[in-house]
Amino acid sequence: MTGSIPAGYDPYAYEPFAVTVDLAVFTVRAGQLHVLLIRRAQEPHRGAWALPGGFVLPRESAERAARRELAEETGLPARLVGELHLEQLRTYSEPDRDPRMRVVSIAFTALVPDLPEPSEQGGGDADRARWVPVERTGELAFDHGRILADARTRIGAKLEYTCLATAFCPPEFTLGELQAVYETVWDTVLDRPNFRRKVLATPGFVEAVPGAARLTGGRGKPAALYRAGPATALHPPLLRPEGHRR
Amino acid sequence: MTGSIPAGYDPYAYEPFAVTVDLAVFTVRAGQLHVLLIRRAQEPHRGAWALPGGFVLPRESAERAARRELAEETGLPARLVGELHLEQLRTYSEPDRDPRMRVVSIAFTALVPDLPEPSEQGGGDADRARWVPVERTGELAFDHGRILADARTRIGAKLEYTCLATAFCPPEFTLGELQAVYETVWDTVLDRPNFRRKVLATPGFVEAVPGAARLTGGRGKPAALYRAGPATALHPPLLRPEGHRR
DNA sequence: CGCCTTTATGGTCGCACTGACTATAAATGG
DNA sequence: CCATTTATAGTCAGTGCGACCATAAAGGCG
Repeated sequence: MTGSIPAGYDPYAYEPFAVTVDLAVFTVRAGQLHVLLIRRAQEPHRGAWALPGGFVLPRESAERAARRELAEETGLPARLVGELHLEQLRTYSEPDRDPRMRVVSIAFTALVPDLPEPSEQGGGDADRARWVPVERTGELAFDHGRILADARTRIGAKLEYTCLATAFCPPEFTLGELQAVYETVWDTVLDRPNFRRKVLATPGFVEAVPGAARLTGGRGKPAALYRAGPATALHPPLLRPEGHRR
Repeated sequence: MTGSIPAGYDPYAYEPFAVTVDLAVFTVRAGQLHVLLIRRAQEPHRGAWALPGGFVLPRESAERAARRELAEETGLPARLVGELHLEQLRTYSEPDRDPRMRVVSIAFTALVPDLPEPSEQGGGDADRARWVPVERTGELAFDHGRILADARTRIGAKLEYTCLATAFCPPEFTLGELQAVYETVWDTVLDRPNFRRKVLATPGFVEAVPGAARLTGGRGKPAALYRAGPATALHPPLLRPEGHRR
């Protein structure tokens, strides 16, 4: 609530809470879902891989803190960080999730296209951010393994009933690339003609770029290019097939 | 992330954060969606209506705090509070949402059946909790109006693809009562035979109580009784009609 | 140059689900 | 007994989708 204060409540009387943000930033690269990780330079969990994030400052909202930390800790371009669609995942508040003190962490999820210049262009510090295939992140620091698992579940579900898949694609993309996003995140194989029919039948999902086409790595017929449309929701949803995994 | 601590970080050096929980608890009563509110006894917003909630204690998770505050502040039976399905909505962290200090609030949503003895059986304090139709909550304290709006949006969406609607019903209910839940939350009218067909065709959504029936207020054919089944998700979803509102 | 491979794109067919609607059963109140 | 009310059963057409098949347009290679 922010409800009734216990009689005689004094903000400084209790053990203070720290509030942090953690970010699960995904991209699709080479047919695999990757997540942005950093290597911890300090204790605790020094040397372990962790999600980027950090403390919320006294006059900052959680979302502002998330963008600031993302810019500071990773090599992502400032423009991208500023325009990124951040979605709150959930807040992790178990009392002992951080050994130092009571830390409540607000987790966010974001999707970015595969960057032409990877994050290696980085922030300049020795331990810079790395894209890691989600299947090959070993143990992560704190409860970040759980956060990452929750984030994967969430984005898989969101692809079903939103247009977010285009966030994984560059500004102009082919339907084959868009389909690869779905297939990678869901780890399935989709029928190409059916996928095409469904996407084009949803008004505002994608818009054709007139006359544009891109050669598909040299082989095959060039594919038409599309841009993300104004729609955000998918009606009816694009349901993930249940049976056959890739 | 719970990431790298700024050099020389001292938990007590910053203005401390307080962490609270707020609860949007809904029920369906007399064909209207109601939310559980309390009247604030202290400043700020003294006398204003607010969502129940309160401070998270130093060794408590947010969910435990939510259950404790709900039991303390409202007249809900202890058993119900203990078994309630609490879902995290999102966390509100704007710096000035509470005039006293920096308060970050984790909001939860819960659904309960219409209680035979309303909340008036209450906690014993003068200002006890009240069920208020969601259309008639005026201005609420803090940013609770926004939280309530977000919670309504969420439960409307969740009815589409989960079996949560049964949480609004008593242990045994008729399909007419279940349909009324959907119609109330969505503010629509549904076709009864079609609703029935859809619900019964979803395995594990509801289970018939053998031989049981309830007279429907005297008039009409008695309706068969059902219990909530083991399923939690709805495949395929029960989509809300777009056009005709009630 | 002709043929094969590869990828994009266009179309068909049948099934399952849904919305709109009609019909019957079982209770109550006059 | 009949009208009314509510639950339950069934029908029928349209639609979306999965599983296919067919054609178009590029490059590689003999």
